[in-house]
Amino acid sequence: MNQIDENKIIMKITIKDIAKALEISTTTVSKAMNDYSDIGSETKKKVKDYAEKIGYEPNIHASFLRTKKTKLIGIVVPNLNTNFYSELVASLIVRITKNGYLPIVLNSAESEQVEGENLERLMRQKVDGIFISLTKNTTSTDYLTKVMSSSSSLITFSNTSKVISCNKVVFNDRAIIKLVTEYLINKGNSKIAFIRKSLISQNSINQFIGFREAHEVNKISIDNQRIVVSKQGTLSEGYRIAKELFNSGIQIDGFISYNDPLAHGAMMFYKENGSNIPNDICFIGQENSEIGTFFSPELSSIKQNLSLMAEKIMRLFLEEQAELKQKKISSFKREEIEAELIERASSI
Amino acid sequence: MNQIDENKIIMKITIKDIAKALEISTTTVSKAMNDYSDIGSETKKKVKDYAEKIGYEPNIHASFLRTKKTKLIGIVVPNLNTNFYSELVASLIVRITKNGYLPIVLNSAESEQVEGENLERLMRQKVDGIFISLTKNTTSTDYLTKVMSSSSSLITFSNTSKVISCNKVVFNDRAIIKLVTEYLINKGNSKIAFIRKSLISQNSINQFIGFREAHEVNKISIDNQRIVVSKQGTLSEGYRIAKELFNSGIQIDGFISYNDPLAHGAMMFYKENGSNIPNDICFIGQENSEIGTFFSPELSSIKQNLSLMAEKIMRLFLEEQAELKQKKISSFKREEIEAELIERASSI
DNA sequence: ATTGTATACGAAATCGATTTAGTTAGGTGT
DNA sequence: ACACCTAACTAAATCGATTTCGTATACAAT
Repeated sequence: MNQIDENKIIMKITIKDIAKALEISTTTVSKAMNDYSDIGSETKKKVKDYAEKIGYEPNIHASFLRTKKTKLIGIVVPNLNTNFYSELVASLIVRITKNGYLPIVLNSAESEQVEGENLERLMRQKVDGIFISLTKNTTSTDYLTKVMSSSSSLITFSNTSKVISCNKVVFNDRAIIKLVTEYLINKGNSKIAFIRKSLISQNSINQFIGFREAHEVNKISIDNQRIVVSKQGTLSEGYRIAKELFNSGIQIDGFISYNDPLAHGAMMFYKENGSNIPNDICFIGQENSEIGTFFSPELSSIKQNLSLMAEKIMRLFLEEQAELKQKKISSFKREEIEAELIERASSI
Repeated sequence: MNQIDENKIIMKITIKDIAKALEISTTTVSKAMNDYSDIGSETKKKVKDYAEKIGYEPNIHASFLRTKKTKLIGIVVPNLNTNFYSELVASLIVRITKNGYLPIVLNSAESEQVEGENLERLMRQKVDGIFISLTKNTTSTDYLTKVMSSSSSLITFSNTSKVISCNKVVFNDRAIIKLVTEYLINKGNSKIAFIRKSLISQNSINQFIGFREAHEVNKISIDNQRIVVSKQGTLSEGYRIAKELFNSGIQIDGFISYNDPLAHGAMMFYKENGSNIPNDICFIGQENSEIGTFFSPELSSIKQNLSLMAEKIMRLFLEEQAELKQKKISSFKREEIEAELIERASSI
């Protein structure tokens, strides 16, 4: 075995190898693999069979030079270390890989600056698409507009921006919170505490609008002392918030928070203080996590269909890619996914 | 402005543009950017300054063709949707991006088959490195050996394989469980239940060896009825397991599980049944999650330093890359990270 | 016989970098 | 004046695909 043969073994298989073996040109091989119409069907079969046989796999980086497609998708989330986002990301990963793409996952850790750096990294890598949910602090849209003028197609999801015009996939935050609030009001509970994530994130703003609308429709005024912003969103913070409300003499008969641990923490406090749940106070969380179902009373929770959201995001992206190929210019789309209330003992 | 100028704006900047503007060859530009020794220092400065000025960024995919480096790292975890792995992955992402790499994150969803597909995807993408923690069901090492003969350098972490010889970063599973078990034994508790993740994952095997050693050293026999394998690892499963032990008349005075929810669920059951904790039964979880600290009694837990593990993995990878550049052949390394027991009311 | 028209294929240019193998100009030593 | 370095630079090949522009053959239509 000579030197050339030895190298052959280590070297990856390229279209050249196929061309040589089949005594045709590399052009024909490439066209056959990509189903060009000017290649005969027997030739196509011969090429594909042989490629399969010797385990040929096209080199993505080489094709990029001409096609400008990387088959890479960037995912940017505000905080990967939450059940909500880790589950959503896992769901996205499945769809992305199923469709022959690969996901570059980045975490902004709730920092607008890191978020910007992440977007720059993804543009530099020339990913085909960027799926992003904004941090709760993001105000500037500079990076997003930069992405839109880049070659990566942008889809914002879950927490997006009102200002910018782009593809969006969101939950019906306004409607579901309005519904849930009215549900409590109709039960006769009008002193409802509302724990929100931030004052500037679109997601949180929409939820609050729903909360306000429910009050307006029913001609009930909102006491701002019952509106609390919680950054952490932990069990202990829920407990602390409840304690502070109680110690400040602010009475409540309903409690809606942006996740389950907060509601649970608060519920713990009121239970310890002898409140009867749900008779004295109704509790409703969000994200429908396992913790909610275990302790007594079980926690009602708003359940977002993460899998459906992932599905919609991916479909939107694939549609856009298809349209791009046909050089159609399409307008931005906005998909809204319905969340639902899972009623449990804490609010019945 | 003519057609060519208009295109210029859209077209990305390449070394050609720099070469033309500075009236030097593309060779010189490339070498200057990569600090070759045969380029004068003034030329280097001129090139770099101009590149900076016009916002030139090298095209990674083009360089790949010659350098075979993608600046991409694949991360494969058995289950992204757990606090343990989502936090570890987040920690890895920070290190990876800080060092100029980008992470492709894949989730095996505890399926050996998906794990194999994930590894194939990453090899096809020609990532520079693959960081993988195996699923609890993985028995075959075929894919891993395939990776080792590929161009991606492999680092296994957290749950690795005993059979294969490769880079490993693991926790001191055997030692910490031995320590914790002896700690219970020394308190006079000898009927300890042990809830393990699987019978075949190395991680779980090591923990069980520690458990066994602690018993052997203290000349206590293990009752296999108290050894339970739990797939789910949820609160409700912990509760169910405790109930089954109790209903089967199997007495316990200690409980060690591979995560916190299991211990918590079990603790719930025994509390409901009037057991005094920790006097009658001591509970120790793992992963030191927030849930452990909130409910009463607070749960003792083994805390693994995820950030340190991420740091070691990344360092190992960078060292290997450096050695690869110098064509040194280095042996495989094994790093062990010490976990510690966080003592709380459930075991004092 | 000539023109026209699919059909099936290939040579060569190209994408944007890196790398090899020179080349040129200037300095050194004898 | 000669061979001999050295430093600084470059033309051209290369990586592995895609794409443009042709060409050859066969067959039908005029």
